[in-house]
Formats: sequence, structure tokens, C-alpha cells
Amino acid sequence: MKIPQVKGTRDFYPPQMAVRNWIIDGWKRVSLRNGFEEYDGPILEHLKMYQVKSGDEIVEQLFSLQDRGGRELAIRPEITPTLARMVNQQINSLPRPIKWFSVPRLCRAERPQKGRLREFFQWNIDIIGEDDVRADADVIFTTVDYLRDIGLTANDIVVKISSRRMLAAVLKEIGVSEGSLDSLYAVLDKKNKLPGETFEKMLDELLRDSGMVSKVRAFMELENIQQIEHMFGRQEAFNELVGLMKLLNSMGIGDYYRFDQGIVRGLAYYTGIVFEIYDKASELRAICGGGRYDNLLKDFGGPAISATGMGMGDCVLEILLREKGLLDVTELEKGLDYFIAYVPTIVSFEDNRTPLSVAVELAAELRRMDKRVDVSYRLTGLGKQLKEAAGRNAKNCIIIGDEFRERKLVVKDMATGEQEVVDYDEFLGRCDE
RNA sequence: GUGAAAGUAGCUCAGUCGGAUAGAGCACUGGAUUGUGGUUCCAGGGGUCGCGGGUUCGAAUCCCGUCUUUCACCCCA
Repeated sequence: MKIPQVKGTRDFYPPQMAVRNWIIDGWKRVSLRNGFEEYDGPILEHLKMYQVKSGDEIVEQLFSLQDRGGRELAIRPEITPTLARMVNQQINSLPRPIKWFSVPRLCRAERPQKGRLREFFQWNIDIIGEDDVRADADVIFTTVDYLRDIGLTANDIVVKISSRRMLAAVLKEIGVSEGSLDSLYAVLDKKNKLPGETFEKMLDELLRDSGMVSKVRAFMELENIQQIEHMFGRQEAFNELVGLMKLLNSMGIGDYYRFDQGIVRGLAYYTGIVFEIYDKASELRAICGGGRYDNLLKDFGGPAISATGMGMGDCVLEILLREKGLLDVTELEKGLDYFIAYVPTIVSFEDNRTPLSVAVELAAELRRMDKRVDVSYRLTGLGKQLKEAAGRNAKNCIIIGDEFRERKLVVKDMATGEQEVVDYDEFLGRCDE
């Protein structure tokens, strides 16, 4: 019986696995150099945990199950609630600020489409317990640090930054009631994705006040914070945004970001700075998004401690990297350091050992030195073995032949074809350095 | 959850007014080549044409269902 692959999942054959590892290794490397520590939680959590924060809609997009004791569990669709739970559990003993990162494997029962699958990896970085905008700057910088590291320039991507707090202040100034803020956010978030007329229509239906609609539209047309400040007066939230941008400038990524009040983020829990990163050339969905969420720990039964963070999935990123030609798969697949071939026509050496037994012994020796080494399983001609070495992407091929009667090896560089005869012990010494 | 397109060898695909043993390139395996590889040449293996049902003397081809994939919408933690 043929068993098909599960919808929206991927098989990682060695070439795909090399890509996945390359992406994740980069995430970890850049997180560490920016001062983040790695954590992880379980793949299963109580279903309740996601229902608390998210409501029925999200629960519908969850893979949930019952264990044998009748407990309702869910496969994690995100790791932020787990993070909140873990931090809350040890809040009194954790030194602050908490700068943690994780690369969890997540599942969401959505319909798969371009850049979105049912199982994926997501890089998360979070800073908990630091109100200062420097934390937000650190999150954005770390994200850009990675994208820049793998070869994406300011010509390729743009960080669109806004602030929920600033948005709330402006809308309040315009006269929008507190109660309609959340539904208005949802509309503003779509501004960049909808044709102008549709956007206007949605505003009309929501606000039912032509004066307010035109003010909101005028606000959305403004191009920078100075203009907004000019129109609505100086607000606390502006200082925060301006401060963030100054920090990003001094961190050397001033050409990567742009203020964009169309960035709101779909989720209700964001409270301050929000940002998303987009590819400039294509129509891909956001590469990543993040922001400040000051109520999350409290919502999970903890103290009122603020947090700011970012999440980046591997699906969109990989599509983007392929489009830009930044994924050199042949480069990623690391082959063998040494392939050891032996001359099968030699029955045995003076010490009664066969070329094959010498090859096996040498392989074990080199492996102890952490070299990637292999020997063919097939008893076949030297030509075939060299062919196998080439197929295995070996850097060098060692040949055990008549030279071994004087305890010497032939070491062949597979790229150039050059080969030299080296003393066995001298070769080992050289490898051990 | 809604809509559209597609599914033939491991991969990319050809093959349809319905016709007998279903093809190519690449990949894989073996040989040319028992002490020298990636090129070349020769040969070989591999398919119940996604699955199920229907129409027909006869289905990869037509019809229905189903699954999967892709794309768009909804949503996006």
C-alpha cells in the first residue's frame, strides 16, 4: 500500500535538509551574536492555552487531539504562548532583561499556498522585561542583521515600521471612539493591499462620518513622522518612533527601514512599535513581522511585564532566497573530506594485511580526527571507486596501492586531479593539526 | 471555509477526433575501463497513466466522485 505525504508537509531529502540547516544555522548564529539565548518548549500544549488568547478562529486552525486521559491537547501553532508560560513560571528567578530566541517547528491546519504550509519552522526572538525602545531597536537590528548576513541588501528588502500607540493617539485626535479602534486597525492594515476605492468604501462603512473618513485618509497619505507631528501635534508615541529610528540609523541600518502607517499587524495583542519586512521586488507575503506586546504575560496569568519580539517563517524566506539566487545548493551540500580507495588486485602486503583492511583502518583513524571519510562497500576496480568518490563529492581521494609497501599513500586532489605520494604517519600528523 | 487549474517512470514532460506491446530527456544500475574520476559510447531496471466508479467491443484519452498538488480568496499567531 502506498502511503501519501500529509497535506502541507515537506520531506527533507539531503539537498532540502542542507538548505533547511543552512537557514536555521544562520538564525541561531545571528541570534547568539546579538545576545539572545536559545530556549524551546514542547510540541504539545494544552488546547486551552491557545483558546485563552486567540478565540475560536485560531482554534479552528489548530491540530488538536485528545490523549488517553481525555486531555485536550494541541500541536503548537506558535511559540509565543509557550514562551509566556515558561517565563511566568520562573519570573522571579530569571535575570532581566530576558533575551531569548527559538526555532520551533510549528503546525497550522490552514490551506497551503505559496509561502504557507501546514508545517514549518519559525525563528522567534523576544526581549522580555525591557520597556526602552532600545529593545525594539535590538529586535529589528537582529532581524536585519540576519537578512543582511545572508546577502539581502537595502535594495532587496524594506522594514516597514509603525506604532500602534501613535496610531491610537492620532485616531483619538481625529475623533474615532475607543470601541471601534480594533476594527479600524483591521481596515488600515489592508491599506497597502487594497485598491484605493475599496479602502475608502471600507472606511466609510466603518466610521459613517465623512469628516473623519477624510481625516483618516489624509493621515494615511502622509509620508513621514514630521508631517504627522505637524498635523496632529507632538505626542509621546512620536518620541518613541523617532527614537527608534535614530537608534536604527546609528546601528547602521538606516537605509533598510521606512515609516509606514499601513503596518498595523493583524493580531490584537500588539501595543506599541510594530514592523514587517517585505521583499521590494516581488508580491510575496511579509517575510517576517513583529512588535511590542505589553500585555501578553499578564494575559497568561503573570505580572504586567512588557515584551517585544519578532517571528520569521522559513517558507517565504526560502522562496525569496531562491528568487534572488542566494541559495547555492551545491555549495551547501558538504561532501567527504576523504574517500579511501584501494587497489583490489593486490592480494596482501608483507604484513598480511589487505589493501581493504588498511583502508578501513585508515578511515577509522581519520574519523577519530573528525574528518568526513568513507570507503566503498563494493569490491571493484579503482576506476569505479574514483567514480564513486566523485559522486560522493569528495575533496580528496586516498589510494592504497603498491606504495603502501613503503608505508606511503597516494593523496589525490579531486578538483585539480593532482596527486602526491605521502608517508602514512606524516599524513596522519598533517590531518591532526 | 470559497473558487480555478493540474495529476503519465525517481524528476521535467510528450502522447487525446477513444485503438492493439505507453515514449523522450535527465537521474539510477551495469559494461566499454582488473592502478586513476566528473566527458563520451553501449546496455539495463523502473509505470495497474493519482485512486474509485461509469460509458464503450476497447479508456492515459470521455463522464462522475475522491485524494493530492499549485494558484487566488478568507485568514495570518
